[in-house]
Amino acid sequence: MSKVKTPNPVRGTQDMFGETEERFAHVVATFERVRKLYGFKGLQLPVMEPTAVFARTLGETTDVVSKEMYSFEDRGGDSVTLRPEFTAGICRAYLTNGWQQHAPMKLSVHGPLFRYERPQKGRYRQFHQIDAEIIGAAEPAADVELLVMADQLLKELKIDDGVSLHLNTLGDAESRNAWRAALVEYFNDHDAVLSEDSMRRLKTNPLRILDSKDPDDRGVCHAAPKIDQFLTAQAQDFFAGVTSGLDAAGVAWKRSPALVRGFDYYRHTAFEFITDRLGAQGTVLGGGRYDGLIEHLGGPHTPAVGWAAGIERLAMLVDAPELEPTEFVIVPADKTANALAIEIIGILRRNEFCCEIGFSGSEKKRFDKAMKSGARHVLNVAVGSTDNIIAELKIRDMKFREELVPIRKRLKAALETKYQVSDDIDGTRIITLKSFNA
RNA sequence: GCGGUCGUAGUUCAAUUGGUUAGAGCACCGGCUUGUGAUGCCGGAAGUUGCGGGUUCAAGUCCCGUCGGUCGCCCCA
Repeated sequence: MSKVKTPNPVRGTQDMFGETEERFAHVVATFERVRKLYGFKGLQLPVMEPTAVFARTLGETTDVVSKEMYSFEDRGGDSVTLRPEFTAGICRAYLTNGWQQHAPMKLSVHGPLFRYERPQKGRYRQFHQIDAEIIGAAEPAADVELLVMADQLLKELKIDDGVSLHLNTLGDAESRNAWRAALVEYFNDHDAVLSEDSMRRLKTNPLRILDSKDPDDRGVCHAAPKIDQFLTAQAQDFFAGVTSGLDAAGVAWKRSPALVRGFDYYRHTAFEFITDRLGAQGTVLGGGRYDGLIEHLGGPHTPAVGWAAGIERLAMLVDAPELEPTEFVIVPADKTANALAIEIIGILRRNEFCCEIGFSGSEKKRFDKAMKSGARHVLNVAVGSTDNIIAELKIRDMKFREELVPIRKRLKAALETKYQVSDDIDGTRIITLKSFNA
């Protein structure tokens, strides 16, 4: 057989194992718990959507659509895209399933997403997000509920230290357009000091100049027109509804007038939870209101708001979760005890014991391995020497001596379904089993 | 897409101004000691120094390219 070279993994993908996987699973489990507390329904969605789902919502010509999506023609000739985000697919599902009848809907999803970007730590081509959306609610109370849930989630993950909620409003369409026009005029007057990047943004996406990292740009932005001057009365009321709701819920926030969204279907609320612990990639959770999006997909005007957060980034920030350790490793004394060991471990597992048994090796090897494995106790099974003793179970407590007596009581109760068990559980480490019929 | 930086056993790291046969801990495999056990000792296996060129008597070390990691920029749904 010829020696073949093992293929490398696809760039920007990762295999998660051990602590990495445990952190990831902990974030997902915490999200699932918290979203249920808020009455958000779970969703399972396809990883693939028709390319049009994303092209329509984002704009055919944007960088995002033209350069960063995994799009391909399937064997039937249809253009298909691996989802780069959740929102568009959720809206598509909302429309194609007729979920208007359930509005307002509180939905949550999590899973893999795909973007063709340059990988970095915490930034992958296949990455994962948790996501929560409320579709069909035009009231600021919906924004508040999502933000309060996000705040609670970060607190339950214990990563709220160093994280702050940056909040802004983009106003309604009227406010936003007036502000945008004023910004373009202002930046045109100051184009001499603008960076090259921002000169380009001025034509493509002027709002984004506001969060430029260039020091010269920042100076100009400082004196740029603020959205507040352009907010209509209704937009002001809406934002006041959001902030007063957050205050009532006890969620800390700070106004961040430079926080913007690039696409024109965004309305009113925009927010990011930002940590000071991850350098330039500090956004840990972000979202906003996108009242205009569903119309882009051919649906009726439908107000909606939501957020998403990268699981990998959250997982980097959480403390390593404490694992449920294996309670027992079962070690048969010799070959004659193998069958008995298999029977006993079956009984224990059906009684909620978390236990393992090695597949091979001498008793010595198995025992040493068990001791090193971190298992709390080792259960040594041997066939007894006298006729009516079937086994001796020997418990070796490691650093968890105080668990010894309660665990032995549970052990006795489990084994009594099949065996007569000696009562002397305090004096000796040995539990003696007798067959009922002996 | 652009710029900086790094790349050595499975893993974490060594290897003097370029200089003998690239080493060690952990992990793995085998054996000995201990004999109701958390240890100790001996041995073994494990590498095309990411890959490809170049300079040189001589390259893990210097140069170029490439791939990958990482940091920043761009983009950010």
